[in-house]
Amino acid sequence: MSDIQPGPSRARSVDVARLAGVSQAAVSRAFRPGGSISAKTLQKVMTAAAQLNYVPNSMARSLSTRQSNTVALLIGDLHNPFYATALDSFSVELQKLDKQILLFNAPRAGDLDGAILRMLEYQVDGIVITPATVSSRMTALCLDRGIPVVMFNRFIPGLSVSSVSCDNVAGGVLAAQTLVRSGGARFALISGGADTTTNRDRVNGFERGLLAAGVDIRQLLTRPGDYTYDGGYRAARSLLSSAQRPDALFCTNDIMALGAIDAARDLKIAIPDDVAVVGFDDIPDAARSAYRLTTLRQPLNLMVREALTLLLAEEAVPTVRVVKPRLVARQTTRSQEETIP
Amino acid sequence: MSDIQPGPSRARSVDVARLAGVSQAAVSRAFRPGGSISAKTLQKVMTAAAQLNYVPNSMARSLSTRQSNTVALLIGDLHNPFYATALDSFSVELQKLDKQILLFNAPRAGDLDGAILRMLEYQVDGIVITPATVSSRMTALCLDRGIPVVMFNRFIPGLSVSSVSCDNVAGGVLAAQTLVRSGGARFALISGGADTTTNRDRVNGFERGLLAAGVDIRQLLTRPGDYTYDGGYRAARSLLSSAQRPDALFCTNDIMALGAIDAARDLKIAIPDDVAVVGFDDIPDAARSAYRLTTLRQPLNLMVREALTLLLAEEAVPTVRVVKPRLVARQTTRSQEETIP
DNA sequence: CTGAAAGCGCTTACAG
DNA sequence: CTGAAAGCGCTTACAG
Repeated sequence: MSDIQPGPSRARSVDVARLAGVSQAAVSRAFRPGGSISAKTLQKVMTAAAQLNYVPNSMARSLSTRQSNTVALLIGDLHNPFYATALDSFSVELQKLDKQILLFNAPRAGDLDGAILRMLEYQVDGIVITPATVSSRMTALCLDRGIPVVMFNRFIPGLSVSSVSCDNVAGGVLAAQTLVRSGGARFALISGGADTTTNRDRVNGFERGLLAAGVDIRQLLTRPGDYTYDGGYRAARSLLSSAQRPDALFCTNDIMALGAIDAARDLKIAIPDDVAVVGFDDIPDAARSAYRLTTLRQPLNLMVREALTLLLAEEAVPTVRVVKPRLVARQTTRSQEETIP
Repeated sequence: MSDIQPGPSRARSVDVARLAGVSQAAVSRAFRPGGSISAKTLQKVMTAAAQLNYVPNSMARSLSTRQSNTVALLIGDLHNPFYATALDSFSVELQKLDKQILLFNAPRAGDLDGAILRMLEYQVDGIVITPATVSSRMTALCLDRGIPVVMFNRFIPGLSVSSVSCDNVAGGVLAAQTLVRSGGARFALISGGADTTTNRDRVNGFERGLLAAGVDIRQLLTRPGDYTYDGGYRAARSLLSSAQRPDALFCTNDIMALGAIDAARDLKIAIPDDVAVVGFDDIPDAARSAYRLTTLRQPLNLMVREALTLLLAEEAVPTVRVVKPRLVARQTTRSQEETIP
């Protein structure tokens, strides 16, 4: 290695010790909160440290303590405001806890296991996985090493990892009830990631809700929307151009619902009069006057806090936490009263 | 430290060496690409490693090599899709380069220096700073240690750090020209972060452009919009409700422009007929049919790649890179032809 | 409270 | 190609 690389003035604790006239251990103690050290020594150390621009090396500390004080965050599609907001919330909360964040972007295709391996190399204290499916081999690896893993907004049946998610079935039922009350007669559905539990549960709930209202769900039109704006737009465009145009549409997340509303806008189809729309998540955009989307709110901040509580709990027993979604009625559905006359 | 903590099976290279019947150094070589090792030994090591679920400890590696292979990302408001998209782009590119990402969220108030200090503790190989102003003392600290810093979408005059930004003055001029051509007569401006160079330059350019078109800029109405949706909404609401309602509005970023458009929508003011709007950034939302915003596109991916090139350049000479914004004309302004008749 | 010393788990000249 | 050994920069019993 070239000697120029590490940079000119990178003082180590020994350098500080020498300058301060104390032992290296004293310097170490000075920088550990609660280290037993006299005020006078502390003073000497701090002066010397300031003079040398000393910053403790946390790699060395981690090696000694076997704790990296780092949490890995595996996030998905940041183009979806739900996850961008979640990331914001996670990073704010973790910073409060003085944890460093190692960020991993779930690759579009495949190799999640590689990311998990790198997390293990970096000796993270915990792992939050947001939108992705992880092999049971990898979670076993983590658990084996005593590294807690929590899935956020996903639940993987049969995997013994903690998870925090919303009662997606209940949300689906609520969506159905809301569209029925809004006066819907011909129902349609735009679905998201086919292999996700969130999507499956929301769809199941929706069908269950329709059934309970006496709707013949064999008539239910379904299009995949890929959990993206463009997917939602295209799916809605197709649905709304068809001969048997639906008048009630459930999108299994908000970003697809925004696409659907814009498709209706482009087709000059009135919302909610010609077609009512319900989404899921309550992302910030849903409230804007361009959309005013009726949706099922996921209590994001609560979910983030729950996730971190599970993650950093002393005894990491895999726990499944489910929170309730809440209906936020806006202008893309008619309220019951409006429907009656 | 309780012995339970570090987790049951966390094998070290010595363990692998013992099982494989080779030296610890051989294990190390097996896991370094290009390590001089025979195929046979490699084979033995890998078998033993797999058996023990061995994962190298990168803390120890970093301590030895004095390289963490980690880049710190200091990001700002993830509620602004511009930064969410930028983060996505950075994380994808850095992952390609096999760099780990240490994520820091710029606190709403103040203490950025603390974040920088923590980055230094973690021995990061480089720092990307997105939306924030950093003290020159801190950048000096970084430079001193030979840690390259690059400012993204910010330029701090007088600070000897690299930066990548858009020609914001030129963008402001273009915004003015576009609004003039669209038939504007009474101009207004919604400004962003008061202490940011991006805002200042865009405003300067805008005024310069108006001046060049013979507009009396003493008449220019200005409102602060804080670079947020809500700020833009409120500012526009105030401007559009006033007696001397402007008919041409420049918002110094897109997210404020979306707020402005929604304010006009709520006030039943037609765009672009009653008021034309130009934004800055070209975030994904700008193209949606709910908005169809005319804006100045920042070439985000190019900027991200430039930033990483500067960051990881062998010899880190502070370099200022400026890219050109490009006008994307959509429906919130009238084209020149439409204006003539 | 303080210092000398062992140890965290790797990498890498050095000698063979 | 391979192993023994020093070293990366801390933390933390241990003894005083």
